[in-house]
Amino acid sequence: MSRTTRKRMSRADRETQMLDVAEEVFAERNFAVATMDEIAERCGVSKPLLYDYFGSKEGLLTAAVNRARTELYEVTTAAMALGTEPRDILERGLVAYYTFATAHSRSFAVLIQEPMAATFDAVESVRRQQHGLIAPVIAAWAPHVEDERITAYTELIIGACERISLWAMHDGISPERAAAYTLDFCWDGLRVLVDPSP
Amino acid sequence: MSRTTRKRMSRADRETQMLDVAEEVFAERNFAVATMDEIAERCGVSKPLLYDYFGSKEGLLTAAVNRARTELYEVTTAAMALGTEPRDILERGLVAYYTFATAHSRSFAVLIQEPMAATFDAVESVRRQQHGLIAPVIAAWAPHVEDERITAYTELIIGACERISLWAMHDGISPERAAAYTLDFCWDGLRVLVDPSP
DNA sequence: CCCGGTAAGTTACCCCGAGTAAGTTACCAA
DNA sequence: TTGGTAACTTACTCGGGGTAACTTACCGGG
Repeated sequence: MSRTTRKRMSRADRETQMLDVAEEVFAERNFAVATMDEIAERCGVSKPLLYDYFGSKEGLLTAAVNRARTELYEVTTAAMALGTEPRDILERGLVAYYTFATAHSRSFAVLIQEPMAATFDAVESVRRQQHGLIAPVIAAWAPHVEDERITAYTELIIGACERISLWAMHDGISPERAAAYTLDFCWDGLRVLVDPSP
Repeated sequence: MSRTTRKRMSRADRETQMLDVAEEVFAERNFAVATMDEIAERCGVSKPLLYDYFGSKEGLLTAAVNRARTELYEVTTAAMALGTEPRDILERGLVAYYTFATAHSRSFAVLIQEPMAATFDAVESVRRQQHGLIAPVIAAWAPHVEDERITAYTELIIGACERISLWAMHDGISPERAAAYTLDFCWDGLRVLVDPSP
């Protein structure tokens, strides 16, 4: 309780702590409603210190988004690296993605649910990263296909994943199930459901 | 210039004018940065009148989103009603959707780019509407498939469409092209690109 | 024709939360 | 032990969302 026990922290530690708290607060309230005063208070710190570290409220959000983005990217990259053939690579990526989404729902909410202009650049760069991850896989295995189609398909997959992850989290669908549906859809499409002919 | 020429307006006319202006302002700035004072000024009206009509800034956004949602829904429903078999119905829906997106980019931006908690309910209800539009089509043509899979596929398509529409608008892809890519992907999936076997 | 009721609109204000200027305290190195 | 600096606080300003209380145009009935 005593203020005397609160030790000063190194810049790096303080930053991590602040990002943790910010992630939490932005996820449970939302960006517009969250206040810097509350975040500061939960850190046990005064508001100007937040500004010293992140410059602005937007800056703080952006930093939080960027951190979450990096984690997500590393996790999916690592998972995909273990795969060998395209369907398998895709599946591993999807499972990793949805697993991250359910496990780190706070960070993920910050990533997906706040595409307001504030974070828009950061969120778009998440997508560019994902694009850079998916497009080469498709391109490598389908060399005769034009770039624009590859881009379109990649964007489709990204949008689909974002949407499914929200659905899965909301309805309590497991990452594996979500990944299975996504994979089936992306691989075979609707025809196999609707049209039994070859 | 003279204030004397400015006539009073009927409630309904004022409301449409305000929604038009709001849509414009929210699209060109973004929700967080847009001010009620500016919207009021552009309407040639004082701020409290806005509050009389919409209650709050969020209320105004929500009203704008709801109006845009209704338009989008009507346009896609009408288009799909003209189709006969599933692939055709899907295609008509997609073309209508992307056409609306490019033609009414302002309204559409309000619909898609502002999924902050403020509008979250409104945006989710757009999706529920779309869900109610797509799921039955799939279900009708694939009666043996379980509900959960239908739901998953529907959500996938919704997410994919949102993403592709942003890409198409950004890169100047025509609605028809965007629809064609989406349709190909949703219908046949990736296998046909990657795996030439039956 | 004018008058009273109400729909349409305004002025002048409050208050909260983002952002800041200037100062203070703990810690370490010489 | 002291000087330098990194970590931190107090005490503000200011803009924009929101509101209370008031004013003005318009219209239907006596």
